[in-house]
Amino acid sequence: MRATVQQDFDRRARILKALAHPTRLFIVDELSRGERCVCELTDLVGDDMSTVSRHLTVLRDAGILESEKRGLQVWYRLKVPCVLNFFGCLEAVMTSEDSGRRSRN
Amino acid sequence: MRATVQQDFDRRARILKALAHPTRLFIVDELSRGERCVCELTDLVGDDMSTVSRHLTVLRDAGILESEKRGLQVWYRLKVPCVLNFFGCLEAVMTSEDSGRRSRN
DNA sequence: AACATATTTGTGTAATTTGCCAAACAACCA
DNA sequence: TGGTTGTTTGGCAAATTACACAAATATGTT
Repeated sequence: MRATVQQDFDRRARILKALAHPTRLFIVDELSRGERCVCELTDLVGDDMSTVSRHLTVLRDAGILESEKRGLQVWYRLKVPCVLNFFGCLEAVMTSEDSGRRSRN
Repeated sequence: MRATVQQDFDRRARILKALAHPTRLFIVDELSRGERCVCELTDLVGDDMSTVSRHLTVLRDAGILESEKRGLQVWYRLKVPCVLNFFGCLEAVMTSEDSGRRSRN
């Protein structure tokens, strides 16, 4: 793994890691239907607001979301909607289930 | 987040987490060009073979790879190639760079 | 059987992530 | 100004993950 190539994989991994949490996937899914403020997402998720805020920060830092403050509230939205395309493939992985573990021979 | 829905997001997150590591992304990329045995991947990655083997186990347990033992070697291959489609979107996230951090107002 | 090669597994340590509470901030209202 | 609401941040304990080394396993060779 050459140095420059390594960096590429590092950056890609960082983005995937941001997505790789159930609550954050839920948030992304929810935002696919439009902007939401932190308080709305907090209600839907059911965790402490500070926790939800941190999840949102992770997603925004990864470049997946963007935010805008309007009055008291901060509104989050999807910045790169193509991440929604991942869901179909995740479904496929889950469906293809079992097997895979050292077959044949 | 209702219980059944939670489980869905848990499973999806588990798959993404398996991908969310630079070495494992490298492995997936390498396998996109065909089957490889652990020893080949170990050479390419440059980590201890035990480490590479563990990465492969993570990917296989997630349902992304499958393996087959032939003689002394174990060969791994992509089981669900659609994960390769993720790369394009990851590129898009990286390109759309900066901004996103609390704009306007 | 003894030995070599390829892979996996046990185990310990270090590093990272998660999630809560409390405290700090920011914007609005009275 | 002081109070209220919405959000972020500091700090900490628990849980998880990463990785190296050594030991165990499996297969093939002599």
